[in-house]
Amino acid sequence: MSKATIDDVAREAGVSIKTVSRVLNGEPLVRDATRDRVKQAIVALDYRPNASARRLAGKRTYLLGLVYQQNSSYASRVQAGVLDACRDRHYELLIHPCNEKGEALLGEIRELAASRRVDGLLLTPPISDGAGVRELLDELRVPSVVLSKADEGDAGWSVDTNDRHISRQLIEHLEGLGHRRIAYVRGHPDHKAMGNRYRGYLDGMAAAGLESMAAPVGDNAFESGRRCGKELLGLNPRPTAIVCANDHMAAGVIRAAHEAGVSVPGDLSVTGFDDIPLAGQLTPGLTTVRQPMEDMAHTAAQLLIDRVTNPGMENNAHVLDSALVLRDSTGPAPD
Amino acid sequence: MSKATIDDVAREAGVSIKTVSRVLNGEPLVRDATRDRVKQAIVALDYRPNASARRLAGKRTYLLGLVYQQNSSYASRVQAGVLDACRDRHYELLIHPCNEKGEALLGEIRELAASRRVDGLLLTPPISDGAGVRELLDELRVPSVVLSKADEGDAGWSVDTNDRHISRQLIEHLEGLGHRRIAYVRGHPDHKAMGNRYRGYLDGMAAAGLESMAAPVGDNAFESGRRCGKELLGLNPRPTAIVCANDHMAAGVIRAAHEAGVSVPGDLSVTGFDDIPLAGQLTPGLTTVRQPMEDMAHTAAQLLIDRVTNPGMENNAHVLDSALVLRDSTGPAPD
DNA sequence: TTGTAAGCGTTATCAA
DNA sequence: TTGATAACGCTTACAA
Repeated sequence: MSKATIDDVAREAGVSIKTVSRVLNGEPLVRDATRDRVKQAIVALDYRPNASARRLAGKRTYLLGLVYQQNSSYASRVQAGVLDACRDRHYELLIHPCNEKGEALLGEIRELAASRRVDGLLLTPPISDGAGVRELLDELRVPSVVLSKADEGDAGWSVDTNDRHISRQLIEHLEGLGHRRIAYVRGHPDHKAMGNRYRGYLDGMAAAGLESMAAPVGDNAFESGRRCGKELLGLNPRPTAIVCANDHMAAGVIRAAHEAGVSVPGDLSVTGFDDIPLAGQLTPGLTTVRQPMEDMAHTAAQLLIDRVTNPGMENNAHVLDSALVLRDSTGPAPD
Repeated sequence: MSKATIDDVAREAGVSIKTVSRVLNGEPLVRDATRDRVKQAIVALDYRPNASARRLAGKRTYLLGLVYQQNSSYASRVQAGVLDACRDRHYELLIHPCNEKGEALLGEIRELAASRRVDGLLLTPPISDGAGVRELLDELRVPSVVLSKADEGDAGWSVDTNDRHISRQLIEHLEGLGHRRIAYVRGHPDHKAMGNRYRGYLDGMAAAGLESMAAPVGDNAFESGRRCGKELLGLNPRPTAIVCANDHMAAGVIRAAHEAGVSVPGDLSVTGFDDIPLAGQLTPGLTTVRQPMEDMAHTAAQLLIDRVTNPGMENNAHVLDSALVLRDSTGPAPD
């Protein structure tokens, strides 16, 4: 049982294996009646094509590689989105969490492209922002799609969100709550998304006619948020709101506030970015921005499969919308 | 370039492809000098065996399937551990996050075993605790290893931690801090680990000569922790410590305490279990138990590959030790 | 200790 | 619109 091959199906349907193959791959030149007969045989025998044989014989591997930073808080959402797209198109996914940076990162990608024979590579930030990564992918001639903005002047294959715009909306939200002294905690300068978020802050402050405050730079991790928070809370006059480039740092700022005896959101409003699982479980719940990660990943994987399937395809850059998630870490400005 | 086959290597080394194959697979019957020559040729040509061809020709797929609950907080640690083991043994990993329960879950596993031809399956809790799952794996004859205790009376293939014992240590820690009224928030009754943790609590209370208190049952999620916390804080006399079966629920209890104006750890000590990333970033940092997830997953994958490679192998159940992680959510009992 | 030849289950080529 | 038949790059008998 459960070991039917294409030959069995061909025999059962009374056709050649090539015809079965045509049906399997949705090729057009098959008469409807024949196609039906083959499909029936497939069901009757519970036939499953052997992926290894298909890979060996075909030009493709039906394999996608997903490269992302290990311990990235959105890894599982990205995986879910990609897997969804893969299932629809009969692709499989090889995940490749990665710790390296710089040359070592490039080496890993090179190795990945060489040893595992994937049809295409999907990269997420901050990997996709790494110096030389895009160039390497071109050099290796591996079709790829990145989650993150394409480089300027490069209409590249990418899926992104409107970070800058939504970041500006965050400022408008705070301004509407009466905040005037709104500080910012910047993210790691190598991550492109972080730059966009900061620009959105500046946009929002300018649009509201407010003066932007000190904007210390963190490294995206909790501790750096704590440090920046401490620094900002030492200011005089103190900010009434601190906007952070991601949730981890926002958690750090909340910790710093707690340590300084500053109550959130009574004395201080805090916002994050990403809506990681932590955000809803902090006390107070964190006002943040939710990116449609599954959708982005799904879109990216579809795009990649399209690109692989259809080599002549045009460049394609998608932008999906993020959404504000209002929780309890933001409130009216203290008087 | 980069498309050398076994034939190229054989020619370069002046041997037959069979000899190359022997070297590749570490088979013993090759003279050292020959082996060296082959290895040199492999390096010289940057030869990479074609995994698809190997799968097709061999009896194995060199593929492992990892089935886990989608959005599980330890998914990435498990993946990392498994991938490590896979790399060492030239296996690859197909991940299979899963949302189903009951019959639907069994159907997914059945489908997975049928369609993707994996050599073996790795299951993590709570999937591995699902009713009928172990039986199905036996029926399907898919070699598998579970992360979670083997069933009683079944010396099965599993890797587990000493949850019960470490849970007891948690009680000893609290007792040492002067706590006498220590309540417990139980986890989802279908998850075996949850039962063990609760038993450890009972052990610890008995050993300390304390009377166990109300132990409301949650569903492992934040909200249920909040609900149970609220309930326990309404008790009179109120517990001075609440031990939770996992971190999510502990976060919920902290939220409940905050809402009730009860300070942590001043008025109330709270502990979790799992040391998810959230635990360190809560305010206050959560005292919890860290399981060696990467190690467990690594061990499980090694075990599975051994089992697959060596069908005659004996059952094997491993137990690895968890560790207490003391943070700021526990402190001296209030007087 | 090494080599020869026959698969493994598909897709691709080319003819019918 | 269909079908022989040859790849694809390895492993596995079976010989030598």
